[in-house]
Amino acid sequence: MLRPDFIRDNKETILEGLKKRNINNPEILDLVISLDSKRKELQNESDQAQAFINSASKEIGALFKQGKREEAEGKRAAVGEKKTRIAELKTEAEEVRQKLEEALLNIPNVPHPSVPAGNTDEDNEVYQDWGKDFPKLHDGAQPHWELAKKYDIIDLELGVKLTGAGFPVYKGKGARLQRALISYFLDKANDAGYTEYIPPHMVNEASARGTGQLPDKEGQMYYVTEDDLYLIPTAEVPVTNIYRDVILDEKDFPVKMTGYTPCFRREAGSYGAHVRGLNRVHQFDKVEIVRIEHPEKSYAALDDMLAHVGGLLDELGLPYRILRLCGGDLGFTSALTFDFEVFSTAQERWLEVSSVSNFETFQSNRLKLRYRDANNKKHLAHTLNGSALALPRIVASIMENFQTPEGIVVPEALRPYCGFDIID
RNA sequence: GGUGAGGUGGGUGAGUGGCUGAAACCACCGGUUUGCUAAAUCGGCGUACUCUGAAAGGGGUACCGCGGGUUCGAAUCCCGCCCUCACCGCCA
Repeated sequence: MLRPDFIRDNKETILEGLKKRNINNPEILDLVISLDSKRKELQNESDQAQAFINSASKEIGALFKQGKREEAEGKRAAVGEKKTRIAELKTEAEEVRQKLEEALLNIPNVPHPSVPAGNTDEDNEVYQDWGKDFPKLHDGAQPHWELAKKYDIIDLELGVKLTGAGFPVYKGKGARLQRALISYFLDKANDAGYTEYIPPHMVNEASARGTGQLPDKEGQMYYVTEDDLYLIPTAEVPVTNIYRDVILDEKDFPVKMTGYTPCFRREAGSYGAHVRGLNRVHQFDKVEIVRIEHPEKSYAALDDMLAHVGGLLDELGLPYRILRLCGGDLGFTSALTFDFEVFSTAQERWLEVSSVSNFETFQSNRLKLRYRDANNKKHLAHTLNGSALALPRIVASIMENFQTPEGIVVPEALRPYCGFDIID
């Protein structure tokens, strides 16, 4: 969420930025500015009326003690009038506040200058290409959902029996590979200086609002009505909210956190060939990295995160490319996002395995996550996060790219974690 | 699930209608003093919104779990909700 003051001071820049997202309704910015002015006006009048009541009340107390009843009664009447007026102002202010909130919720983050204009994923910029040959597969190579059956390591039908579509069951070496990847990713994050957390897998409404899942995206999350809790769609939600309502010192930067959690997504309305097998599921495992940074350092941090994620894929030996998302494809809350896609040779398509973003102050404004500078002034911090990495598509591409007639060869880096080097 | 106790500033904890944005202590920051450290001593030390000012700063309002009510006036009285802790029951 952008701040009204920021909108007031940077209207033209914001409009330019929003054009890249194909949003061209300048009137919403003016609406915010005028509602915010109205809000201030109402608050001023209300505060002044309250100030009158406060001082009058003290006088009334004194007058009663002195036995000046009549004078006191007169003041009491005056206080009564002000109270009526305050009630009116409060009602009006609440209406204005709601309208303002609604308008602000409809304004996405301002894209970073480097974000290319564009409408769809077709317009994303290839930031770093694979540039080498893709693996050559043997005759009879299969997509991962076939391999899953062949080697009996992932059972999608069993998931349907237990829960429903999109809840895979990992079995035997499939389960062990899953566990190995989680440990491997966490170890790498720890080595890179990220503090590991195991957060709750459900969050309350305040947390869901803090990172921007609510309002608006409630359809994406599983909701436990009985207890008013949401199953997390990503570790980003609980981990970032650790710093909700926190004021940091400059010396606390950088804050680097990592966490593994299962992620739950309803993915309502997405079915079809592209979501086969592990390509899109309702529950999956992911290791997330989250950073809280000084505004001047956040883009260097983003680069560092790209290098970290790229390093994981290099070590696994998976062919990948990095995309800089265009304005139309950029998430609502993000200023700049890079997607990592791994090439799945048997499917002959790129699969998104990581999304690394700088939210600048868009989340921290919601979270009330600030820091104090050397002059003791408070400013919003920058938040960033990235998948490092999301498992299912990594598993799919390992299966597909490293299949041989003898079995699926486990990448070198994972072998110490798996305890086996081939799935056959 | 049952019963009981309680939610006050970074922490402990006073405070039962006006003099309390809130004592005291601890922690923290700054000064003084002291071979160093420690101690002592003095001062400072919340957040949000807002007005004013070039700035430093100054003014107003709100906030003692959350929401509502009573009252000229509420941390203090009333109602609802949430949460925490303890014990019992159940249980990984």
